[in-house]
Amino acid sequence: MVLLDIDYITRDDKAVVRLFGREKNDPTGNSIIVLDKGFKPYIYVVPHDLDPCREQLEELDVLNVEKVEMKDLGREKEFLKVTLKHPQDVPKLRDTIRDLSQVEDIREHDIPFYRRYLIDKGLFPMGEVEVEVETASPEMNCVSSDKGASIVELKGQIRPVNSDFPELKILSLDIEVYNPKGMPNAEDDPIIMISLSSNQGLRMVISTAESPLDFAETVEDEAAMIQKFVEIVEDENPDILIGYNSDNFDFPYIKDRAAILDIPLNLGTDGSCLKFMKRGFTNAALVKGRIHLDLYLIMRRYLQLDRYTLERVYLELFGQEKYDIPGDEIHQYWSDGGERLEKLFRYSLDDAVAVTEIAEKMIPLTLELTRIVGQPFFDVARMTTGQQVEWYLIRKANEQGEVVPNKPSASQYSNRRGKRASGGYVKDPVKGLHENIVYFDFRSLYPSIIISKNVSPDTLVDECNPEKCHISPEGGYMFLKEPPGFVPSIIGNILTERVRLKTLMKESTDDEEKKILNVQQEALKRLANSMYGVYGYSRFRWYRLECADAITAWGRDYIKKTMEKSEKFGFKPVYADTDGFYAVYEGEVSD
DNA sequence: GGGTAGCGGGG
DNA sequence: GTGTACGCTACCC
Repeated sequence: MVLLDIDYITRDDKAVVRLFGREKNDPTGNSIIVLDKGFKPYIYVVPHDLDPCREQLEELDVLNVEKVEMKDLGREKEFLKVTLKHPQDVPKLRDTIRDLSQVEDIREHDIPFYRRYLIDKGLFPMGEVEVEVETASPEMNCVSSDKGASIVELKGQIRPVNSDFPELKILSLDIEVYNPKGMPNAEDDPIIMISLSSNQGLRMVISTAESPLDFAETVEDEAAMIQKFVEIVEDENPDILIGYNSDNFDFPYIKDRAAILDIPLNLGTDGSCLKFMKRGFTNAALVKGRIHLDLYLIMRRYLQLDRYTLERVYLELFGQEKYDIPGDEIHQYWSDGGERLEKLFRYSLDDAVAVTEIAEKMIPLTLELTRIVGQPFFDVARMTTGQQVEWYLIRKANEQGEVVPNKPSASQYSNRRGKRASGGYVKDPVKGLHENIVYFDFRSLYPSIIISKNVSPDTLVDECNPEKCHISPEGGYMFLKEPPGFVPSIIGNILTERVRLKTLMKESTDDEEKKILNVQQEALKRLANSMYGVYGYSRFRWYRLECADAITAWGRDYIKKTMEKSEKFGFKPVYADTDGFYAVYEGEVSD
């Protein structure tokens, strides 16, 4: 099956992992939920003295304490792996454990249970998994509707299978709200239209208003509108539900109105209701078994624009103006009826269709990142690139037997926040209109420096024989030449894989295959380029200002030396920034 | 200059 | 849920 999402529930005080999937490569395939009772939460403990520490830990209410050999920034160390009864025991017990006299530190105590599962089992969301299962016992079946997923229990192996991109069924939605007083308020202002658009041809506007338009679906009242919406989601059974700013507008609004009208919103494949997760100060709307994607977040990440309205984004991607009704006029179009109402119907559907079109263009990259980072699509779509890098590194660390560094404490974080790595070299532009301009740039300057100078927290040393070290031109930071550091070796693998994909892309004669390979190599490039950031951003586990500083120091050195060299060949640099410079050719100059 | 409050998208 | 955004600008003192 295709693994769409994952979470866990508690049954008999025990955690049961739920894998949400769909029958492989068949968008009309059935939804499946696989239950796995066999996975236990654990953390690592750094002991002062192994045996006394073990004794202290065994007195606690835990399942098991076991000695393990793991690496900590490249150095072999002995840890105690403490297995707990329930994921929620981790936050409950971790302070107690950390405060034990024989405990030096605790590690990997903040890795969500389902993420730990994916990493340990080597599973990749949106990839295919093979499972040995049997029909689940009835008490595990929490589906309220006969349209929901079939539920099975894992009885044996679960393993990843290499496969192509899954074919996904997507359904976009957009609501219109009656809003005579400006921004609508869910307590007073009803939903007047719910528009839906799928990548399989569905186009529909559910409304209480009558309309001769063929995509209009007229219902009795607002309650029926929401009910019809739930029915269509069940019938269409999409893998991905998409909206624009739907985390913070459409879904919260639908939820509030459904609560007022007393309509159950069981949109999940397990029959569960729409839920919200607090993520900082904003929400993420969650539909179990489907992936809710808020395109607004994606567009902010991938486009560099002054504004991110749906209209602006559509124009940027497709070069076409979208017909727009200003928000504060919607209630008038609604009340006017006739031609104006028809325009509102068209506008509403247009928005949903635009969301589908944008999604089809934007989903491949996020899909690819999901399959590299190895965390749920829902999560990856809401992560910053820095977080994507971090979870990728956490998975890699695990593969290499490395214990992951802790997140910074509040005080470490505020300490780091004031500091900043020095930047790239910038030469102010020479004023004027320049002709015969040439541009020089370094391909992937920072990733190249990380690899060639082996810049990594585990290779950074205080003192070292200069022959065995790379020493940065400013700051004099020293990095061992051998062995390859954790981050450099990973970037190395990424770049090697990228070269392989680019070669395949050039050799390929199939346009569709070329496109997919291109998305894949772009995703790897993004990841490699953002890897430098982990060293300089205060919240990161592999934060090391010395590394960030050393990288930019080498960067400035390379670009300045290249500019000097270019002058010997008759070029006059007029502007430079970080990894490239512009120069005017002024003819042969001898030195 | 240093520090903080407020904002984005959505109707 | 093994959780609490983010990066920028406007404006204040």
